[in-house]
Amino acid sequence: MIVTRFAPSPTGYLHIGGARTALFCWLLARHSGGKMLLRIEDTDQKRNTPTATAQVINDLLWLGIDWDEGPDPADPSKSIGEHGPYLQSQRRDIYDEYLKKLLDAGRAYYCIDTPEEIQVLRQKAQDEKKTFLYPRPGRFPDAEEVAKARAEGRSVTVRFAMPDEDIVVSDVVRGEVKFSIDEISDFIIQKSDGFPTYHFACVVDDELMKVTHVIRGQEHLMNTPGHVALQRALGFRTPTYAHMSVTVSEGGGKLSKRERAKTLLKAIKGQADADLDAIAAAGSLSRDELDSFIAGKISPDQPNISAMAEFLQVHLPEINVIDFFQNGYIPEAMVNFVALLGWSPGDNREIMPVAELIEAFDLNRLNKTNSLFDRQKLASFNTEHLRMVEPDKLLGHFKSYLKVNDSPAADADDATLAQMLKISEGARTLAQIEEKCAFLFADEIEFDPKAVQKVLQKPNAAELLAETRAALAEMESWDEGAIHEAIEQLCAKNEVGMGKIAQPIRVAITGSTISPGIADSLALLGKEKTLKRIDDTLSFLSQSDKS
RNA sequence: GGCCCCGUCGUCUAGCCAGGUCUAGGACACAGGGUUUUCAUCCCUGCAACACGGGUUCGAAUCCCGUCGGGGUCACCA
Repeated sequence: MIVTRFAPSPTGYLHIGGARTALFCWLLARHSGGKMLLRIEDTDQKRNTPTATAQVINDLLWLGIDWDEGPDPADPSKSIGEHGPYLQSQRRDIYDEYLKKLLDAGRAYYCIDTPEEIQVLRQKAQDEKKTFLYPRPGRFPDAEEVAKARAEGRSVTVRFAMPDEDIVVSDVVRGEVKFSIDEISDFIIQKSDGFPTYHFACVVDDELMKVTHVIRGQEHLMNTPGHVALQRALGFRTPTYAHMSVTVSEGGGKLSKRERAKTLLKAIKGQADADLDAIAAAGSLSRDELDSFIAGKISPDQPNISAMAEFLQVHLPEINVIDFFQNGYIPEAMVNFVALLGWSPGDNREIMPVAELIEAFDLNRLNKTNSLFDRQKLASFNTEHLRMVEPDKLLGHFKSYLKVNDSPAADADDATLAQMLKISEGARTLAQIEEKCAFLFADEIEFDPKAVQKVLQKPNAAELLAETRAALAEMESWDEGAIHEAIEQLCAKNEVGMGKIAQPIRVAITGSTISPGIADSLALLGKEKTLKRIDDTLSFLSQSDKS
């Protein structure tokens, strides 16, 4: 049975690259009827954010990615599955046990050099333009020396003694990759704080959790020979590896969260008259913190960055899956689009629902080339999926979108919301739908001067609008069909096109030239409000005539 | 810089492993046209690529070598 695992380090929101890795693991598991596992790699005490595990879980669930073993979504401190716990910070006894085996067998040894001493060696290697290899001592420090070093306050780590042989890594996407032993240093497997490093914890856990397929980013390829050597020393299996290509961003380089900070920084610097105190306040930063951000010394947390961007009204590139959620993308589109970054079904299919993705998925079809994340194509996918998703599900997406954005539309009833969705067919994002229908929830209409000039201040426009008002006022049933019919009759009677009647109404009820179909818009607005807004517009027009 | 990976339209990709069916297919974007009560949507048409140089072969996008270009990695981060 195939067992895959997604093993994020909980440092913040799940970003799009992590989502892609998780998705490929999940697709393989679901395609093959195997298992998907979620493991939290929280062995670095300095970097873990307390809430990050919950965030990662939320983001995965939003995408529709679930797991058979791992933290319980309802309560991440509990586990589902028989190989837990799935938080590495809770597995230290296990790592210690295997570490001892290695130490006893002479396959690992204590290292009592300070980081500073090692830095000197590293610098020397760099000056000589050689790969840095930690010089393994002829005799390993014994217990007494280790105790003495500790007493002196030196940091003590444990290193793995690499075997004296070249290693060939067999990879599903890269083929066989050879590594010379002269290039791989004895690496640290236990840090001075007693925690295992990633390399060690991951090898132990993959064995114990019976993981068969390791799918991860290409950035891990260079680590793999070390992992393989570790597996051999411990008598473990070597899982099947698949090192995926990397998703790069427009600027080149890995798609990373730093990009949002960079964009924000550019925006702040671009505004000569920026009110720095206000910006700092918006981002819940002190003025000093903001200054050091501008000086490039620190980088604020993602939510603070988002808050400042909103304050400045600058659009930040979406990097984290939550960014896409907040900007009105739906998970079906995200999953489909991301799956096609580095994978394809081989025929010309592109727009596919998840079930089809699962059915078609094949690890052997991952490609080797890095790909650029094209937001325009994503938008196009979103348009398609907005059309394809079942109405009930879409309504659910829409409601959570409105809620997270504190939209005035969030309080509307389901029937209204469903209708908004229906009449906004063709929109690219939920944000566009919200915007297009915002007039329904406005207390006061603000006229766009251009729209007024272009449609209302035309000969006969006011007269036609008044006549339309009268006709609408007489209507008994107020629904799309009836309204449409009434407007058509007006057109025929006055011998004008649809635009001559519809546009003035549109401007009257929305203040702009943009809205869903006019009859749909009026039906949803309601008769009373429609008439009121037309009246207001008419009096606005007669006033501006006089002045 | 050392090591590793990669190189097909602007972008995502199919084709490469099993050389001819490739005057290189699809999608997004772009340009032009059409439908439409606005914005979108939708429909049609067009533009556009085998990084370069050597081999091997009757024949190369496909196999080999080199050059150039891009990316990754060189942590007590994962």
